[in-house]
Amino acid sequence: MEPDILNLDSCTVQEAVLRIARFYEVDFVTLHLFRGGEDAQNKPYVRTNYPDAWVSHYLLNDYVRVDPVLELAEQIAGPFCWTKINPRQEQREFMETAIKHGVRQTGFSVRHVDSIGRRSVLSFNAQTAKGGDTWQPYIDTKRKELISLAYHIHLMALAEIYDGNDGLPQLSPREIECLKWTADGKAHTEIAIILGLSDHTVRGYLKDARLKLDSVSLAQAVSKASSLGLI
Amino acid sequence: MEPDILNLDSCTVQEAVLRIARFYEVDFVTLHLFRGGEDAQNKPYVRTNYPDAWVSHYLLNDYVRVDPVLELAEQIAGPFCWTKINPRQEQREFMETAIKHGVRQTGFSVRHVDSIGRRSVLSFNAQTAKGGDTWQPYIDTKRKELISLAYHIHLMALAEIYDGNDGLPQLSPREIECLKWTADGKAHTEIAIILGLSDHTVRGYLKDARLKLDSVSLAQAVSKASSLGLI
DNA sequence: AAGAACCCCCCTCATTTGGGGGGATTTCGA
DNA sequence: TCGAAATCCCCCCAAATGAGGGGGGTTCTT
Repeated sequence: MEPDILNLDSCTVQEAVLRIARFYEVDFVTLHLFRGGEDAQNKPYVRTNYPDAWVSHYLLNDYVRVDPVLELAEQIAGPFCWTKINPRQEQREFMETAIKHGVRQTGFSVRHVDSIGRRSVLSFNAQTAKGGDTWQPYIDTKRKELISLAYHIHLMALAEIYDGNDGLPQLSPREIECLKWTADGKAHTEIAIILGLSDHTVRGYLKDARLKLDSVSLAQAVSKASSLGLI
Repeated sequence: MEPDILNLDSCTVQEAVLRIARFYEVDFVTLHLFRGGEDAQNKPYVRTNYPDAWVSHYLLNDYVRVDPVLELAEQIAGPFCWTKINPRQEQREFMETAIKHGVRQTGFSVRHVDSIGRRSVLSFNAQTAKGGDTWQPYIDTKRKELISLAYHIHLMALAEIYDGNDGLPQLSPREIECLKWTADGKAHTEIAIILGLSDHTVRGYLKDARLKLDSVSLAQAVSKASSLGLI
């Protein structure tokens, strides 16, 4: 679905950002990726071609907490034009500062949320909107393409962060099977009968699953696995 | 948010359906509520003022699996006009049959999904669209009202189904607290320290929570509670 | 041909949990 | 003011679990 011409495979996310900016003929493209956990809002993974001065100013001032684009992205499903932003005072100041640092007047963003709640916001920024006064007509026609693009760059960023895999513990099929039955209230002896294994084997699988999930109890392992969508 | 004039409190869902139809000046109003679990698609809770013949025909032929309105409602967030339907052959036949049974030409629906995935679809059906060729302009102006209405009737239907409460096991605050810590890998002795209770007490709470959740193990209880959104 | 990643089985031991009781007090709505 | 529900506490015992070990085997990739 995404433009193959971009050939995003086998390149870094930073490189992808540059190619996307060139392909869509905008000045700046930015990816924010918020991983789950306590640092969800604190330390997003960011790739952008904004001027260095703006990037460092943004990071040093913890603007990720202020940025109205990111705030709005939490509320809107699908691509949206920045004209939809209704800034508070604090955010108005942020936007003025941004302009001073070379950020352009118009933009749009598209958000992607994966199955375990990790969020990407891919933002496009340019001097003038392609599509009239706002980007809306433009992004309406490109809607599916943009959604697909956001999805792909999300996966690319995850692969980069987690060194090729998706950052989830790699449970073996048997481990998953045993965990599912455990979540269903079955004891290892029952699971052994269900799966036709020795109960020692089942306990072994559950132990390995527990260790992979960095858990001290089956209850915690089940909780983690289900919140990670593994079972 | 919803029109207070409807005074939907303290009336049955069936009565609410009639009042809604009168208030919005449409011929027919239908509520489909899909509860979770294995019978999610099989046996929805339905309240409608469609003619009896159509209702029985619909139910007997298991049309809930065919109905293009319900299918589309899975894909669209917010109210949508039935003109957005792009029927397959099977669905075209369904729609012809519907018309023969007195179903009108135009309509719109709004879906609500609650925190544990139970879905309501509230559908409006009339001879002609209020708002021009389609309902779209009309439902755009009524958007928030319709979303709120869908939410309220969803709760009403749940209350009717589950006899006043929302169908979720009623865990006490302490039970929830203990379950959360358990999901976090804490043993009852640790939880007792954290909460400043006797470990006997904590075990008592966890036992009660387990029983309320109809579970045989803490792992199962945690799994259920988290899938029900209770922790 | 070696290593990795599964898959399968076995053992012991201390601790935790499930399942069953029993209470006491407070709070809150009917 | 009665009862129900929540909160807190205690007991026992059998079974399950966690935490450590120890073996094998296949299959696939490198």
